Amino acid sequence: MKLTAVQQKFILHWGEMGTRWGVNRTVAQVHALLFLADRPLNAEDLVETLGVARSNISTSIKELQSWGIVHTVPVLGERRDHFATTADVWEMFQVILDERKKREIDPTLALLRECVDEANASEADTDQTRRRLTELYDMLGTLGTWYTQIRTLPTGAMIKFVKMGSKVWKVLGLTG
Amino acid sequence: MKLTAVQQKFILHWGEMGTRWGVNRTVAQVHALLFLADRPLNAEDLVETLGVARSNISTSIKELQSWGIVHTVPVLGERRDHFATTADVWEMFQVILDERKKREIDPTLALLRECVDEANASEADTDQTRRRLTELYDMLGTLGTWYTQIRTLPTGAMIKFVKMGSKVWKVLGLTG
DNA sequence: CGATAATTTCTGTATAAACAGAAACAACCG
DNA sequence: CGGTTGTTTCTGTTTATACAGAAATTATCG
Repeated sequence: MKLTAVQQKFILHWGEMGTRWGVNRTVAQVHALLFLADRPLNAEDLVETLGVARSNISTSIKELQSWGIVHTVPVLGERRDHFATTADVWEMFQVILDERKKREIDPTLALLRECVDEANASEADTDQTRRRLTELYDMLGTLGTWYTQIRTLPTGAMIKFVKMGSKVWKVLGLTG
Repeated sequence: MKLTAVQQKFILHWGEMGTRWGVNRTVAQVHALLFLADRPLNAEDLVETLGVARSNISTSIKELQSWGIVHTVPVLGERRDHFATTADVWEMFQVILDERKKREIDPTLALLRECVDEANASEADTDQTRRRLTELYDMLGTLGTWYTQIRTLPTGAMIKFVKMGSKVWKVLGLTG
């Protein structure tokens, strides 16, 4: 698969941004390529197009599958695995957010629960410590609950909601 | 400053999570300590409590300031700088989100704009490429606009909104 | 304008992550 | 059962990041 100038530009950028999003360059590049491709690609395609080692592709695919944004697609008359990304960008965004919450927020929430309890039971800790830990716990908990509720909305409703933007406040009477 | 068991637990955890959030351990630990401390701390306090090199503290403070969540506090009769975190956790969350948007989303949005334009002008690119890039651009753009609008709400209104949770859908008539 | 205190920048080292290539493993076919 | 094709795991190397300690810079005070 030969890349156009635009495709190459996007893949390179996506690869660099990946490092800021907590995945390595190759993982993000594989994702970008699968996202643009007009057919499912096999590992060999990825190796040739991106110029990285076969083993590296294997690891990257596994990582992307653990995120839930790449899946295998059976191709008629082909033995080897072919891969594709989630087609719908909104769904992809949701899935990534779910996973980030699970990895980046939930463990902290659980730990804060413990810390708050222990701080309340402890002689040594100051009111300041208790207060701050509790505030943090409450905030993350509130956000978590909110997110879970949004998440149950069908994608269509969510998009509609987001597109409403600031009109929402007016309807809700939160501000002028 | 001597740490209680709870404080130590929180600081260590925050440090580890930091790496998942895109900052290094020391940066996150400094932030955690300042967050719990009941008074502004100077660099020497941080060195002693966390057991890291002075230079490392200097770099970490600079990083936290670039995020906008740590600021210096003048202390009467003291020459050296003292530092504190943003007190309000909701404000802190907003500031971090702003910064992440700026670093992790905005550059991609700009690049996608270019890619979409170039793909439309190009002979080589397929419809699939054009479509996918456009969808991605539209989604990120919509989200960005939405976020900007939320951001203008006073913190109080935002909290109220988040706490409403799924009641919002009912009011808006998006779902049953 | 020195002298001292405080902070930042620089430089080398240690640590961790990414990656290529080889080896091992698994699946499928005649 | 071999032979072939495809995938994953392992091992060493490279590369990037984090960090300590030293040196340089900046600020503050007598």
